[in-house]
Amino acid sequence: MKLIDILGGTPLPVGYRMAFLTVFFREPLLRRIEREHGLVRPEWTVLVCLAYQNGLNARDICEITEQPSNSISRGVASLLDKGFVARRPDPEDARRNLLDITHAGREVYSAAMDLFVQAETHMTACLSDAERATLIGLLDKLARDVPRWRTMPPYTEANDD
Amino acid sequence: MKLIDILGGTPLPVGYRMAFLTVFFREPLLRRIEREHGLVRPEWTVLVCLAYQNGLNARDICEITEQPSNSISRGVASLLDKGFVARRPDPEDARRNLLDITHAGREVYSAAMDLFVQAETHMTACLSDAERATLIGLLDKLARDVPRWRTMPPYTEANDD
DNA sequence: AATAACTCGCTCCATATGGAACTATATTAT
DNA sequence: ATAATATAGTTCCATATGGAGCGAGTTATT
Repeated sequence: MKLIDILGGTPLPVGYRMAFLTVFFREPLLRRIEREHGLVRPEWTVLVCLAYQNGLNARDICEITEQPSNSISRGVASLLDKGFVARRPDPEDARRNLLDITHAGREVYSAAMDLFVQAETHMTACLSDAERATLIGLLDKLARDVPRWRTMPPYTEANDD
Repeated sequence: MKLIDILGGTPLPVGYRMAFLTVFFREPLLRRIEREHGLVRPEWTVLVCLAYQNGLNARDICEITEQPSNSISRGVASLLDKGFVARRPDPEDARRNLLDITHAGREVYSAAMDLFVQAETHMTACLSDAERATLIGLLDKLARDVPRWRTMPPYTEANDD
């Protein structure tokens, strides 16, 4: 028996399928990126943020990714070592450092992201263009609604233990 | 800026949204289940499998969940301690032990699973019944196709590093 | 301007995780 | 039958992770 055999019987038809797909989609590629490019998870997290927008500071990246500050701190430190990001003081606040992805950093980011893009192409190859568009629309609707339900029960709760 | 603001710009319209949703759906509840019921992740993994089918052995659970055997071993050991599963030797093979969820185990499983069910209800509340059915159909199609693409590039690759 | 309160980002520490090796049992080959 | 090989499940160890707290710098209060 495999995980996939339980799909039909789960009381979480959406959540279970999404979690199942996410695990098989992401985890092997994160491992491969670590193996081939030497980027561990917190480094990848930082790099994705800076590839999207340069000049963020560590705190920004914490808030964007909802990661603890020590993980981001470690990610930034090792990316600095490797020359994939550069750090400069924020002229407006000496506590902060502004971070930029370097050319080398963008190269490795692109190579790694390309793996994900290939994977997405394969993953959605079983859908027609119309189905893919429908799926993206529905997922988008769900994703944009996250801020509503993430602060409701069972995510926040009057403690009853 | 938040993660959600990047949704529109990602080159992974499906994978990114699913990963985003999965993180917000699962992680807070796994933490809550740990806090309120004392079940850590490997324990939850084992309990889910046994709630679905009793009489599995540890190796079965490893294969179902694709988890390393030491994690499952730890999960089983602590569930035995807590009286949430019972272990009996497999009469056909003295190396194996058959595992069963206990009554207490099923109680805690049900209480915890109920949180996920509530969460799924809230998460999909922004969809019509028809949209929800469409989404489940599309996710099911993707999920059942995982065995095809998980053994293709970029998941398996001629090494080029 | 002095103090309190806050924020940034780092280090310390306790726990979680996965790979590898190990023990015991089972299977296969000669 | 005996030896080689394979499997179930555990322990050991190195690394990954997150919470808490710290020091430097900033903002708010008086």
